[in-house]
Amino acid sequence: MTVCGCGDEGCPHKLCLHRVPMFASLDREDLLHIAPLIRHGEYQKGETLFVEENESDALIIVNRGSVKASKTAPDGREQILYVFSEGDFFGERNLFGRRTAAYTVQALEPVRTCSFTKDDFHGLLRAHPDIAVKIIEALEERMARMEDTLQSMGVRNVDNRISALLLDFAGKYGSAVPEGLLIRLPLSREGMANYLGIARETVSRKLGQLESEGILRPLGNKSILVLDRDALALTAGMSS
Amino acid sequence: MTVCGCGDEGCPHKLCLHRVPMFASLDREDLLHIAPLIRHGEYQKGETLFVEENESDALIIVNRGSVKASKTAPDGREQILYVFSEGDFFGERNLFGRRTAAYTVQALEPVRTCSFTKDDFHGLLRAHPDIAVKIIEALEERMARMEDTLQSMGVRNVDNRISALLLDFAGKYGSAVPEGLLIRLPLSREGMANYLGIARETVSRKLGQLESEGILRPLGNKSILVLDRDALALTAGMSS
DNA sequence: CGAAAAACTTGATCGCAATCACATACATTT
DNA sequence: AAATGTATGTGATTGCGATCAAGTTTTTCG
Repeated sequence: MTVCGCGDEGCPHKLCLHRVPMFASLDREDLLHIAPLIRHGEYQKGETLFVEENESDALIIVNRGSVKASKTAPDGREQILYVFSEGDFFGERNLFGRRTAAYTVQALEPVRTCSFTKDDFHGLLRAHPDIAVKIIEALEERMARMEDTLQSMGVRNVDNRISALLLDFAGKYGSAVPEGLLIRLPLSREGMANYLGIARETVSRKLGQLESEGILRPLGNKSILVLDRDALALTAGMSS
Repeated sequence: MTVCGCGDEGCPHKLCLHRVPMFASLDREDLLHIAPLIRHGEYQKGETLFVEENESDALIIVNRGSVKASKTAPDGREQILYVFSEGDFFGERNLFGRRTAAYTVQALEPVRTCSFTKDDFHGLLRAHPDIAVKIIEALEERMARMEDTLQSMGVRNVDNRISALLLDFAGKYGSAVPEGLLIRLPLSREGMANYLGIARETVSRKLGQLESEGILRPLGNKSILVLDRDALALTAGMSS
């Protein structure tokens, strides 16, 4: 039997504790102690997990599905900061210092979550200081990605950035098929635009361009087949 | 006598341990244990503390002065990611997982640093788990700033971003004078441009524009006098 | 399966900021 | 204080990507 919060055999949440690097240093017995603290959540596509500026005091771990974290400017423009999927966590900021959420989190597809309250999690940290180090490692990883993104936005042109985004998605949401690499896009064209800080129309145009170059082929709006990964990597590089 | 690594009365490094939130939870005795582990560094303006891609295994705390952390693209363009000043630390990523630096760090003025080796710091973490929580708090703070920056680059125009940068500098490097608010700029025009991801000429032009609107007055190249902070905040807002 | 809604594509035009080119001001050194 | 090198300011031009405006496809839902 796998350690899980619900105590149920065949429980859909069984991966919750095992998938997360945060708890990697804990043994089976520790996990059994933690399991009862876990709250479970389930959200439909489009549902909001929490809203920018609102108070929140939960650490949330994505157990299944993916979510986007975004900020909305007064003029209504959305900037997507992160796409979190299985194993990622968020809301941790509200457990350390701040009390209001820095961004809005919405489900991009049906999502299942595990969460801890602030008090429970701080108790956990006291009992298992190693977890803090794991969190630092995860935050450093996330920060390194942010730094890459920031550099992209600062010095690279739009072609570079779209290709880089596709390669990024390829790593997380791609699978090898005979014709090439099939990416199940977590974001719509508009989502990609709001992630890259460019216009929706520009995403369309640039994808069309990559298609006409034979580098990829859109499969409906939710998937893209990459035919020439090397060419894509070249475009993502630093040509311009 | 203040606790310090050099054992010397009137030591210039005396603030090293006291200024840093990371060690805030430690008492005098703990600090006495830590002090001997500290290495001191001193750098002239323009000197490099460490270079992107190079190996490094030191946690470095800025004790005096300020430094910039930047990435350089293959085409030579520089993107400045952070300006660190007194009390800030960096290089921590090399202590957790990664082994190569993610960015180059250079002194913007004469700088004094305190640092720990990887091994010493991990020993410190084991002895004082609270330090890990302080680090998490500092990283979350930094991450929140990064997220704001990313949003700025994504959704705001250049006028917004320059004004926001000046307000940011005002908080860290500004002092009240009779005429208004005097900012000692840590970065040159080119530095500001590379921080905002825009052209050097554009920074000049926009500052000229703000001057002609009576909002600020450049004092040489290293200082700016803000005459109308409210107007500046308005420009930084979300007008366009 | 079919209709409505949502998401996307494509074209035309516009505008902001990049780039190029050069003049000027500043700072550092001796 | 003069001289040299570096940083900054300003004008002219270009071009990329935003915006506006329809049309088209995909998806969703009854």
